[in-house]
Amino acid sequence: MTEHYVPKHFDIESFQDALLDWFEQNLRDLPWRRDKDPYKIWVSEIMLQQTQVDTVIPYFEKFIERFPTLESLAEADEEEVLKLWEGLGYYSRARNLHQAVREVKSEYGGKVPDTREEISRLKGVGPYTAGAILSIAYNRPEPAVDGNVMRVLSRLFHVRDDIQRPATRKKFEASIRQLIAVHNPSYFNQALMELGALVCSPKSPGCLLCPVNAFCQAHQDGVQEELPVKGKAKPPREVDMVAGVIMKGGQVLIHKRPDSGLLAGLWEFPNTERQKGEDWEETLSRFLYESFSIKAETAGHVMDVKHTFSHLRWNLRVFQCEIIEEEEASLPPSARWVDLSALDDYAFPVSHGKIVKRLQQDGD
DNA sequence: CATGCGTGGCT
DNA sequence: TAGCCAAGCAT
Repeated sequence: MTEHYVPKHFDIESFQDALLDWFEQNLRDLPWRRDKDPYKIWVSEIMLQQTQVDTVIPYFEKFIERFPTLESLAEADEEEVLKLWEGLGYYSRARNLHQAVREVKSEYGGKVPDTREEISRLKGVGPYTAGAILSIAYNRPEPAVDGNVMRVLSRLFHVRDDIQRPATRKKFEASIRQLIAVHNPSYFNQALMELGALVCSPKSPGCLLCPVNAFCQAHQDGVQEELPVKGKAKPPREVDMVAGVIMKGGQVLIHKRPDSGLLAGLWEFPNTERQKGEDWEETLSRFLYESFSIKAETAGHVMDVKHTFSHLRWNLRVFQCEIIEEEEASLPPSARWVDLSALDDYAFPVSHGKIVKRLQQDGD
């Protein structure tokens, strides 16, 4: 067995009992807890990656209403899947889920695999999600170590290893294999996460209300506020962007982003990065000609959009553009003229969604 | 192992 | 305001 953090004489059974008793009294009524359909558990776990419960709930409801079964999602167009994911972020999650669901339908007869080996081969299913599905949907004694669990265990065992390091996560997984209640792995894993979300919170943890405070080394040492240890993220890089709103006969030009990288597969208004010292409007005009074969000049400022990603900070300056001349035949296949009323059919990232809203307001 | 990948809420 | 945080994964 790999190295773990569980002390020699830790009373595992008493800990399990205290944790499970608390969970059964305090578990939240969440939409994905209404049944144990592995498909729905899967969808919820993908949506919950790096995303808070309150944010996920309405997305999950709409998604399952439209795609109630694995088969219905498998048969859907990717565009519609992305549209339902619009605003949720980390969009490759949606595309990976869609691809993986299609694979389960074709390779596993529509049944979500129930072994770590098989389920981990699916796109978008990493160590955490594999463990979550296996334990919650199939009641298998597999660890599901997320940020909550690492925070709880860091405090429970007074661990000062950096939780950002993959090696640390593996030691936590080994710890869970020691701790997990084999008679109810589903509740055990959910209880640890629920405890992290409701009691053992990042700031001001509620130790006085905690059902396992008697087991907690950090509480005993009075250092719970210092844990877990986590390396600091570097600040986002600043990028200036220029975008053009180009109208022709009541239609506007939009562009589909490539299927990899930032905001993959989403739609946007034609835009490019402004190089240092370059003129905004000059940059836009040259870009529109080189990428869309459209000779245009700017005809007014529409709006500025400031948008911060995890690793980027966009300062997006949007201009109205007037076409002087265009070569229709050489418009790239990723670009499309659409009616303003049809913009709602396309999935935009939040930054460009703000432009959509502005255009629809102005139309009123 | 480090980095890229979204967004909204909270302090 | 600026920074931190949230049921991570792919490369």
